[in-house]
Amino acid sequence: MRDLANALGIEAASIYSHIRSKEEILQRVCFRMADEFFGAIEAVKDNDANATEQLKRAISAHVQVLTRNTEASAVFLQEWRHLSEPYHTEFLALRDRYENYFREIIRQGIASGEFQVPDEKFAVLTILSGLNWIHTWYKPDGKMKPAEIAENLSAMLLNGLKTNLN
Amino acid sequence: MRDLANALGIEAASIYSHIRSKEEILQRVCFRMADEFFGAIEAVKDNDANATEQLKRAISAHVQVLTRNTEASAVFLQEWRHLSEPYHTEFLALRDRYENYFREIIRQGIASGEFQVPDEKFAVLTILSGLNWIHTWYKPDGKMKPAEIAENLSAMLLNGLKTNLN
DNA sequence: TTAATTTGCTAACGAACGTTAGGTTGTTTA
DNA sequence: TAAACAACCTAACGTTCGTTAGCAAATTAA
Repeated sequence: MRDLANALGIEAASIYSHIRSKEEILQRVCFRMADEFFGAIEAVKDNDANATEQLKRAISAHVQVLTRNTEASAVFLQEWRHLSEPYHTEFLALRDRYENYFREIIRQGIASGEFQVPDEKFAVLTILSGLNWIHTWYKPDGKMKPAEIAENLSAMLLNGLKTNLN
Repeated sequence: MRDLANALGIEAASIYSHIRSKEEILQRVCFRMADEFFGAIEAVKDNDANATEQLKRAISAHVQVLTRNTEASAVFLQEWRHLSEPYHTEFLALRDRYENYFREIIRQGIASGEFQVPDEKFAVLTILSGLNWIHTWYKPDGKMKPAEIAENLSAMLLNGLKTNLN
């Protein structure tokens, strides 16, 4: 709280005019970021598109949220485990729901023959790992723009590293 | 320190017969895990193998270390940023060195025509994201064994999700 | 213009934290 | 068998932490 107050240019005690507790800050960051992610992925949801296109859109939506909110993303991804109950359990439920968006896309891809994955849950976790690792290295003034990141990640996850001989 | 002491069944003050400081525990975990990773990847290094085979081996080696040391891995991956100087800088240098192993494999794959990636650094970061996310969900008594995890991750990263029409 | 509200201040506070010091007990070594 | 050493204990300690209380100043609303 003293570090935060220093960054804000006020005293730590003054922060309590605006919030109830330190825990409330964490709750707000985590649940607001969750809302951002859900909002973004709902916005690109198109059941008429094929699974490949849907995955690309979902990846792009996720990348946009991460790269628009780099600091909140870091807090969201690294500090959620410090949430106290019942928020901790609520948060995990939201995470499961969000993972299900991706899971459903994978299922559709398998059903339509577009995708071939040995384990769909594993595939989702790996997709999300690639997405949620971005915050560890992404810099707004870095070489790669968010759209390029989404494109590269989609290409890598869909096509793999191996040169396609077609 | 009190939580750790509780888990050990001794008093917190007693821990100081065995270590110098809390920071030393973090240093030991981080640098020993780094040694484990380096040792494992050196052991599978085979410059005569093609890039695909080398990547598979590197992935497998990494997964073995992670899954053999689930708690230390969690500390290593989540708490290294709390290292104080000069250990923090040392640690980043080790991380860079480790990433270079993978980067070299990717370069070889591009040079030999086996791989087609738009950005090699991005490719390495994505590979490592898939690897280092494992600790968030892996359970020793879980459905998927370490060898299967390595296999699935290799397949997914090399071949991608898309069904190969060959 | 005055009252109400908001925002920030100082000065704590109780709790938690990492760690030290001195002593006791148990183990090992000579 | 006694001395040396290791490991653990209790009892702190100074520091850091999140937060409260009371007050002043600034801002907003009536």
